[in-house]
Amino acid sequence: MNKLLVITGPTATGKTVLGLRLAKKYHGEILSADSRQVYKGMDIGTGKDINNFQFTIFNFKKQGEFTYGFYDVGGVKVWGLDIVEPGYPFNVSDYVNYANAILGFVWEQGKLPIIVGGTGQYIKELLLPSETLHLPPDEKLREELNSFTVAQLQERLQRINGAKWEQMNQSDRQNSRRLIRAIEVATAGSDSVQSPTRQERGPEADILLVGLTAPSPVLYERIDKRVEQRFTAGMEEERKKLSGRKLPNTIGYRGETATEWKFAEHAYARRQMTYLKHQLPRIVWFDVTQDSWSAKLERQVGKWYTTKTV
RNA sequence: GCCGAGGUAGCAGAGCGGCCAAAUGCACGGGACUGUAAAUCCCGCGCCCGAAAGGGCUACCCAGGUUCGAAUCCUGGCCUCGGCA
Repeated sequence: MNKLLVITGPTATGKTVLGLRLAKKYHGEILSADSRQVYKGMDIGTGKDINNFQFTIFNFKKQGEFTYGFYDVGGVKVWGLDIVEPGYPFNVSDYVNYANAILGFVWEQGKLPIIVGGTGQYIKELLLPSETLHLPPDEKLREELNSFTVAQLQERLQRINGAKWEQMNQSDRQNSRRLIRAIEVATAGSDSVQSPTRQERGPEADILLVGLTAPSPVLYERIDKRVEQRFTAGMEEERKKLSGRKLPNTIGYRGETATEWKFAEHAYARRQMTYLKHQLPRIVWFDVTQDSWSAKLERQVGKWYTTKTV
């Protein structure tokens, strides 16, 4: 049975370094799971620090506006980066399609795919796809709904799908983004024969999920240091280069000061932990401030890697 | 030394006699998440008891005072900032 290793955790815990090391050790290829590093040109601010490595476009499969290619990082192939232009509304569904293509390709070569990234939703949906994952947005409907107040959205949803409304929790009921999607799903479901959902199963594989974490104070310190480095690495220039272009709403690209950026990133790390802990409970966690965490981790990975599964 | 402004929760900053344990923002803690996820949204945030409703205690620089009642008014002190010397 094919194997798939997943390395996740909040930002600034050293996922990339670990991924590269394990890729070398196990003859693997890395597949990034990062919702912002998929954008071309957003490099310094997203921590895509591979400017000196070569990017090779690999057109083994043509699909719309995606660029399939990899960076060669010291002999290790890294996929999942620079897929689209910043104006493209890349989303989970796109990621799952892209990732499945890469996984198949890597396995075909008899190599080990290693997913590395902190976008919990991308990993979760790849592994455990939900029914409406591939139900596309209805731009016209969204445009109309965008001018609605939360109360109006609530009313509309209650009218067209009361059951869905009942299921929603207090927080989602105040979340216009969620309300709009719920209305969108309900609308599609009612006027098409069957919802155009393409049910998908997660990859057939022996999967090991490891998570890297650290106590908040340590994490915050690391984040702060990274933000400082990004400014000295030329973040201002990158911002200037991208100014005027349509960018995805991203920390660090909204003109924040260093302090604002740090705080936003702290909160982001917290959200990541909450998501990963609860949505992907199978993760085996390693605190990178503990002694010999990496030896323990490698032992675990080694054991998993050599265990035959049918 | 004189004149003016001011000292409020971790920070910034409202309040200017009762409705104030004190708006709001930030920070911080917890949570949600079925195609925007580095996004979006919810809850908490003086201390103690309680599941909650609620109750108790200590509070708005310090010390006095006025008042049924003071973060809010008065007096003195200490400190900070701006202007003049």
